[in-house]
Order: sequence, then structure tokens, then C-alpha cells
Amino acid sequence: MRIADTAPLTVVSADSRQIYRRFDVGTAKPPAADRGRVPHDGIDIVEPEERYSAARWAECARVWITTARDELRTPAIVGGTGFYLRALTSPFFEEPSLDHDLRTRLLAQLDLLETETLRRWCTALDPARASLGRTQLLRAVEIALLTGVPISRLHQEAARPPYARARYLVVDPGPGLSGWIERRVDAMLAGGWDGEVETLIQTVAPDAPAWKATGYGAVRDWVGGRLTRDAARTRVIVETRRYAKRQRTWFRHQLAKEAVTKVDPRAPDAMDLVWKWWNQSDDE
RNA sequence: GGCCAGGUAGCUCAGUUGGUAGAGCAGCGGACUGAAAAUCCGCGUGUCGGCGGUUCGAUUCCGUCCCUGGCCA
Repeated sequence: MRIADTAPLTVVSADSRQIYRRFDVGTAKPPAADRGRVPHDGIDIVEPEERYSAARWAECARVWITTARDELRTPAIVGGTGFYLRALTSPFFEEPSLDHDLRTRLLAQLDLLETETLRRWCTALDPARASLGRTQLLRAVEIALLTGVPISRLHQEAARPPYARARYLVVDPGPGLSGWIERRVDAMLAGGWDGEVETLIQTVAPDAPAWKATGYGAVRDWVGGRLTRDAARTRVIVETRRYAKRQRTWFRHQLAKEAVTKVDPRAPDAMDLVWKWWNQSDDE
């Protein structure tokens, strides 16, 4: 926001939960005041029941970015979904066209299988992917069955050129992270999270993807009387800590080291660092 | 003060017919090219409450002390 005071900016949110409408408090969407002052893209773009994807987001993001540039604004991509950032900077492989109905029917069938069964199938169809998680196994088996080609081969053969070289600013309070998270969760709890969830329970299907946002399950249990407020609070804190840990692992290993600048937001010179980073010629 | 039940990993607990112990959760590390705030994988030495005794050997049996909870005074 302070950068936006000195130069025209468009914020592009790279956040797989802020895309959902009406899930506001627990996803820590930027306050209305900020959104009124600076254009924000990538927030409130789909209904909570909708299944989105990193590739879809990346396509949209490319449009947002060119639009911003046409308006002589600098696009600043902000957010913690590393997978989305990757989909933007190095686009996924070119997916062969697939029969939509066949695909949904197949997925429904595959989803019935136990994870270990899926793993065995994947070992046969595409061994390179067999050690990954259920989501990845489903995708690998689906593509192998539908196209006859293992997805790991498509990754190589149907690869697309990189979209852009990016510089990253990773904001991490280091050992202070735990306290940081606690304060953030308490602020959300004080900010009407329970009221929001109460309304969402009435209006959003219980299995909607948006519910998978960290903490919403626990708050839902609290609102539904299955958990005390305090137990819910602890669970949200733990879940958030675990999520932050996965983010750290991702950023540590999946981003090109030379492109990363780390800042501790608590450091007295944090803002200086941010300025320095920002002014290094913008090719993001 | 008396009786009973406990005191084992950061937490909740299991176990050892005496040969120094193991789960879940937490924590830590890792993977992840169209669900990613998702989905998965790996990592367990801790005076087994303290001190004495019995024993080749005690976390395990005995004594005693301390602590916690319950009941009775």
C-alpha cells in the first residue's frame, strides 16, 4: 500500500482462497479501504461451490497483467499460493482436448477407490508420479487412461515456454511466525468470523471447495456446537501453522534461489529492504 | 490426617509375567505441472516422579518421601 502511494499499481492476488466470494474474514481479504484505493484482481471471482484451478487462474492473471500495463499501472502479484505463481511464470503443459462428460464420469469412478489402490494403478500407468498424494494420483491416472500417455511424459513433450522471469519477495517473520499466526487468528475471531460462517452454513453446500480454506472447518464445528470456542481457536492456530510450514517448504525449494529476497516484517529496516527490492527494475 | 487412583516423549495415554519402552497428536524435514489454505511421504533417548532396598540386572517388585485427582474425616 505504501508503494501504491508513490506509483500507480494493480494488485493481483495469487491466493487460492481469496478467489471465493463471501469467504472474507478467514481468508484475510484486503480491507475494503485498500481495495477502493488500489485496483485488486483475483479476489471474489468465483462462487464457493466452484472448483477452480491454478491453470485457470494463470490465464486470468495474464489478462489482468496486460490490462494493468495498458493502463500504465505496475502489476504487483501478491499471495501465498505458490502453485498459482508457478502456473503463471512457467505455464503447465498443453493438455490434449478431453471429452468433458467422459472425464467427469471417470473421475467420479476413480474417486471411489482407496488411495492405496490408486497408488497401485499409478505405479502401473505412470510410476514417476506414484509416490505423490491422492490429488496427484487421481490426475495422473485420469490423464493416462484418457490419453494413453503418462502425464509425466506430457510434462516433457507438451511443455510450454516460460511466461516471465519473476523476482520474489518472501515475507517471513522467522521464529516469530508462531506468535504472528496467533495474533492473526485472534483478530479474525474478533472480526466476526463466526457470524460469517453462520451465514455461509445456511447458503453454501457443505462440500463446497471453499470450505477447505484453513480454519473454516474448525469454526464451523464451533458454530455448530461440536467444539468450544477455545478448542476451535487452538485448532485454527495449529492448522495455520502447518499450512505456513508447507508454504515455507514450497518457497524454499520451488523458487529459483537467486530470484528470492527474504524480509522479516518485524525487522526495523524491513521497509527499506522492500523499497530496494521494488526499485530493482521491474520485470515481474 | 486416613483410604483409593494416578505420576512414562511437548500433550493424551499404552506397555514391560524384572533384561532400560511405543502409539496418536504436536513439532521437524520432504514431495507436489490443471483440487494446492489441497493431497501425500519420512523422522521417536525419554533421569519411565525423587531417594533407598531386594536382585547379576529395577521403569517394572518392596519401603519411603514428594506431587496431582477423587472419596472419607
